[in-house]
Amino acid sequence: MTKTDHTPSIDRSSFEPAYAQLVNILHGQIASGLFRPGGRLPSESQLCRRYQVSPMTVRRAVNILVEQGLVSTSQGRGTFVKPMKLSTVMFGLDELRSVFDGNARNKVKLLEVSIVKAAEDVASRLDLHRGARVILIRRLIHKEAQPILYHREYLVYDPTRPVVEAEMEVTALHGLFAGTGETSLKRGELAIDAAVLGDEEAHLLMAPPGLPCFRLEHLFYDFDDHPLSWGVFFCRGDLIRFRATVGLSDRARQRGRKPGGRT
Amino acid sequence: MTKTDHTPSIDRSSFEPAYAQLVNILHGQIASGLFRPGGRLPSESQLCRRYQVSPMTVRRAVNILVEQGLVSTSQGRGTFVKPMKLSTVMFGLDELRSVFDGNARNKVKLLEVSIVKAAEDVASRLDLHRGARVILIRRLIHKEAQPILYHREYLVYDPTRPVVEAEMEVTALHGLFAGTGETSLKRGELAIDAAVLGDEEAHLLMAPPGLPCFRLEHLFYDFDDHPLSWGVFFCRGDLIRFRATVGLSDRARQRGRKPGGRT
DNA sequence: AAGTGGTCTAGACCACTAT
DNA sequence: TAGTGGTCTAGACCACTTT
Repeated sequence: MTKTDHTPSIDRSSFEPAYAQLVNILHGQIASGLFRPGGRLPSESQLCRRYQVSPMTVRRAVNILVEQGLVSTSQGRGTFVKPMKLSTVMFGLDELRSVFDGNARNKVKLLEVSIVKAAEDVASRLDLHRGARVILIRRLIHKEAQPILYHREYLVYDPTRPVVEAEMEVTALHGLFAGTGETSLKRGELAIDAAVLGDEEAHLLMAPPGLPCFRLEHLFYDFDDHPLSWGVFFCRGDLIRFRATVGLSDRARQRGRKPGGRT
Repeated sequence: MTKTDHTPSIDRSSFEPAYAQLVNILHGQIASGLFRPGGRLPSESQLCRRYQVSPMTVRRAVNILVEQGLVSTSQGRGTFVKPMKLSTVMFGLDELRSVFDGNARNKVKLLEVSIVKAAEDVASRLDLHRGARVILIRRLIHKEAQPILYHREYLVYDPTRPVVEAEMEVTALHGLFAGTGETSLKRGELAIDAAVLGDEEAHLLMAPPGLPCFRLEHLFYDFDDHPLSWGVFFCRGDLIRFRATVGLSDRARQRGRKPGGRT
């Protein structure tokens, strides 16, 4: 839908706030090539006059473009269109999150919940001494009735809380992705490695040993900055691929068309 | 000396803007556990009185926290601390960018620049007919004098531009990561797969065939939305690992770092 | 009705850059 | 000196939620 680029203007009776409309206008003008990478945008005072909005509103729109990485500002010089930059690409875990979307065919199967003595690697990660008791949880996650993820996790053992609650973690895993529940975690460190399935993982995932896979390691901390959980996800590489875009993505144009829009 | 967390206040003579100071104060209070996940922050009018700043300044600070994913706002209800959410994790390519940091021991070696006829896969990706002429570029990227990346790229052949310029792409590869130069690209689509090195890649990377690796595929478009470049990076999995953090990262706590916080 | 977030104004003052 | 971005004010009005 090509809207008239001749005289774009702010519609004060729209739901879309003025600053958002201005963001879309400028974004479109950059995407259309009106402002080229390295080129300069009109000054903020010019934009104020051009679109009949206050300086703060223009400022807010420009700030959003800066945060989106489309332009950069330089005090006393102006606002410039940034060239595409590969190193700004960000990959999310949307592909994994979709496994926990509540689809009935996406199941989390609990393989094991037990208390074990921490080996060297586990102890050092969880800041415990070797041989300390930890809770081992092993899960198999199915997507569309097919095993796709194998999760092995070690939790610090808290005698004040019954182990049964650890089973609740099955749902907590949902929450970790969805953002509900589990309020005792402050932060986490993650890493993704390239690997191949070992015999154990291959058997559980019903895949041939040696199959390329992603190895997603996680370490979660509580609000006292003590490690609480260390674990690894093994993801079948043939079923998961991480995607991202960089630069001016075409879609994502005016989103947020609310139903029942009053004029 | 630790800064008194009892009565944090805005320092108007500071170089740090008021809104940024307020962001840090609130961030610190959330990280310290004063406001727990699910809990409510003071209302904006309370914050105005508490810190003696105008509504717009408070609003800006809160907006930044929202963008950072630390809190969420609900009109008419208040501002609430968000629990940690795994699906918000974002992985960058910092690990790859460091290869192009200008270190003399990080070299890009050009293996091949030639004009070839596009095979089926190349043609479909670049929106050409099979057999069309394309420029094939093969590069080997070293980090610390060790081969770490193998890049195979296909460019649409533009008769109006001499092939020699394609060689300039060696430097353009730097620019792609650094953000300098190459202003003809509008956007790109990327994907990461888990894979293992084939014989060709293994030989070039001086690694055993079958070694786990990341396969980073890219497709770049120009401002007319025509594909310009399709290629693949093969990254030795034993030398590269992607990291990310989620939740309240221990970033610049300024002087507020508490020493010896044990038990 | 009271309180909350959300938008916006019409200026002000400052720091920086170019001429 | 003139123009640029950067911060900030002290309100206003609106939409929404709770009591």
